[in-house]
Amino acid sequence: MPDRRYDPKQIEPKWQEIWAREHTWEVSNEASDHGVHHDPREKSYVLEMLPYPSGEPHIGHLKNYSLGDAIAHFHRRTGRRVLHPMGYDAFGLPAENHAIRTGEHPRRSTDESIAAFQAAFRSWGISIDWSREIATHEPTYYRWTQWIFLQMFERGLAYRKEAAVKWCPHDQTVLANEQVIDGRCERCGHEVELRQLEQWFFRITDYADRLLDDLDEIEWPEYVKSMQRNWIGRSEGAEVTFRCEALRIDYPVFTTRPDTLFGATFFVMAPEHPDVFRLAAGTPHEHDVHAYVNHAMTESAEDRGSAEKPKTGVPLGRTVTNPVTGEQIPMFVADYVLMEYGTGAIMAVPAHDTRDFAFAEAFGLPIRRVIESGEEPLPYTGDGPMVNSGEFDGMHNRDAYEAIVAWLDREGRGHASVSYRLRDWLLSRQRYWGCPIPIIHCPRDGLVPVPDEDLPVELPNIDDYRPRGRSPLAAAADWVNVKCPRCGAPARRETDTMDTFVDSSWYFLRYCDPLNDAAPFDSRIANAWMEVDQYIGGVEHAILHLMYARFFVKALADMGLLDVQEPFRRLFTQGMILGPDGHKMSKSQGNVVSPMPIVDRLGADAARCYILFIGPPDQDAAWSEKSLEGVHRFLSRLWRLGDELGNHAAGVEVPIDPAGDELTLVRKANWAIDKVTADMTGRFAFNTAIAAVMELVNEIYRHRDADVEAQRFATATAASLLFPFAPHLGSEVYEALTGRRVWEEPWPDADPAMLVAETFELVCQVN
RNA sequence: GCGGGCGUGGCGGAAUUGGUAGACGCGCCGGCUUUAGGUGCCGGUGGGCGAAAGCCCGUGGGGGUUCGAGUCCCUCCGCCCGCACCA
Repeated sequence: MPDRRYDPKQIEPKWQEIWAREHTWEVSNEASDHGVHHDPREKSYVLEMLPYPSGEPHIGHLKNYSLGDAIAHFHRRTGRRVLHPMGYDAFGLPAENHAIRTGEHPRRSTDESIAAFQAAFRSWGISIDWSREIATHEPTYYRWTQWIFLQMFERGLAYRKEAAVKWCPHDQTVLANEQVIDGRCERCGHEVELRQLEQWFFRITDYADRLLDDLDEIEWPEYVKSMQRNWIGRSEGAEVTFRCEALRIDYPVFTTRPDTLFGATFFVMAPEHPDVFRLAAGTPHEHDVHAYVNHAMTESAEDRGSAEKPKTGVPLGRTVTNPVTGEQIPMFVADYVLMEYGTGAIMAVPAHDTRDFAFAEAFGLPIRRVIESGEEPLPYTGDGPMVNSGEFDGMHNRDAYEAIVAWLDREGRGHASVSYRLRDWLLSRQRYWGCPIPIIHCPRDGLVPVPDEDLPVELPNIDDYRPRGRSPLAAAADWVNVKCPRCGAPARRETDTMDTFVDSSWYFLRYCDPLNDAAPFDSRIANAWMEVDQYIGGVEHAILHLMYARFFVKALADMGLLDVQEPFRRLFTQGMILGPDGHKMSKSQGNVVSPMPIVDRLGADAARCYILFIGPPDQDAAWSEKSLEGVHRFLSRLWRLGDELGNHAAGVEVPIDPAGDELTLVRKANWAIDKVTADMTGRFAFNTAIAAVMELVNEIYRHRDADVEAQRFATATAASLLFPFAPHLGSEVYEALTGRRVWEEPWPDADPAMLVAETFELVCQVN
């Protein structure tokens, strides 16, 4: 007997060709043209985070796009017009480092990798609208990245300043605060250094409150929101001015506890504070201060950063005046005070702050209680009645808080204030493979934007990609030297490039209108598609990308280019696929599972179904070859049913008045419809949805004696329900049974009468 | 320390959100196809006693609410993730 068996190698290319030939997954912008909606269907924008094209796609990509594709298909089948595009985050360090090693132009290796991704997506059968494909390294794309940058520049949202910045000595470039993890470069793991450099920033801090408040409006996992809240780090308090009479300088400090002001018995500055040397000059402590500060500067962030570390510091030999008590209190420099938060100086209240308490103990400084705490020992950080606080004695400290701020305000010694942990986004990089910053430095006119008609500023070709502490672009003399667009005098181009997170902060808008050559996007079109209804990606972007994209959308909305305030309505964070040993896949561990051989051996449908079946998609899961084979076995069984039942008639109907085995099958099909639909709606319990289809298929096998029509109905239902997870096989089996294309069919509806009967029976059994 | 989450068979995990715990898959056991070994098919499989029907015990430990608790409340234990000298 000839081998009639499930052969994905034959089925999958067949359907992929049909989808490519017929442009099945393309969707037009018709609905938004002229503001007239021709298409009555609700829109849905389903988006997975765009891949960074480096080498070949890995198993995480397969998971990401299998998830997104299932959602996209489900939305289409339930009557929505779905935008499901694809692009590539093509600039970045790995391609450049590869170029340094091999001399191969990063464009070449990037394009090769993009080709590998395209081939993979096609062989996986992902339903992408290829007419909207973009890559951030194409001049047609980055022209508009530059344009948006200039809009930001004009509004003061992009600016240049000298600041102490994080420098990665290995990658030879500055890093954004968000890219420094535990004092190390997020990319290469090297310890970062501080450098005083002039750099480009985005004024994301202007949006701190909106970025914080609007988190309440979006449907994101709570822990991602909490990470963003943490990162923004808003705290309310007061700014209080302490005056150093000797130098006649006012030092403002930020405190969240103005109520404890009477207990401020000393004053501490961060080692990086610009005034420490000036203050210490001429005092007996001058030498000690120099030694201490120099040591603190060379210490790594890790060594400095622990709360358990004993407190160190040295006196500055000066005093400041406590504004409420009039006392002279001593000044210190100590590394437990951070320059990057508040004003880089603090009032120390040892009785009511654990850190100040530890410092006071170590240095024998006075500790004055200003809040009564009964039995509680010092330091006491809770609430209670005020003591030792002059006119505020006896008040509850919460009331004293308000009263003292009001008093400071009246006396001009302070005011209510809000402080953030969030810093402005450092966007310039001293590297080659990125979007050029479209600015010209003119000796006379200063920073001059490149005129719109000269955009894009194209990345020139160079021979030597090696970083030397400045951008490799600086060596391209004929590119760098230009005439000032304003005065015509000799001037120089900006040679830094943009952080690649700039490129990916607006790509989801470009998909809406990817061919536009007059604007980054038509606002009407973008407004019609935005927000992204469902965004899917890894947790590793919880802060960086997801915060930056939110900032961009708000800034573009303020420019009048967008009506929405948030890019991503709903966010789904997928878990990682771990190696078969349960550990994170890594080349050094030798536990990497590549998707290509699996697709080659068992087919894309089996790989996709397995990866969704393995467990809840937001959790990590270990790869299991055996489990994968179980899924393949299930697909084979479904295929066989289609093959055996297929060559009958064209229509698949619910048998009229089923009884016995037929009734069981029809009920099971209804049950599966209900179950899968529920699992697909909101919960994304794809694992249980697929399990329900498996159960239906098992049921059909248990009732092979049943009426053929009932079997065909149940099998067609299984194929239809499985389609979002295994699109090729779903199409194949459905066509075999009905002669129709499953994606053109509506999502099956459960027969309510059947479900009621089912429930009734259940209730009878229980009682 | 603060914030978020979790604890169910040998394993991954289900449980219609307070209603037959363990769906589905893996593994394991038995059988079938003349099957010479891993991309086949059927059945069994939480634990204990029993030939069987059946009975008892079972969702980290303890207590509670309820006709009914894996699910809700209290408490203890254990694990994971994020942030961490942020004034």
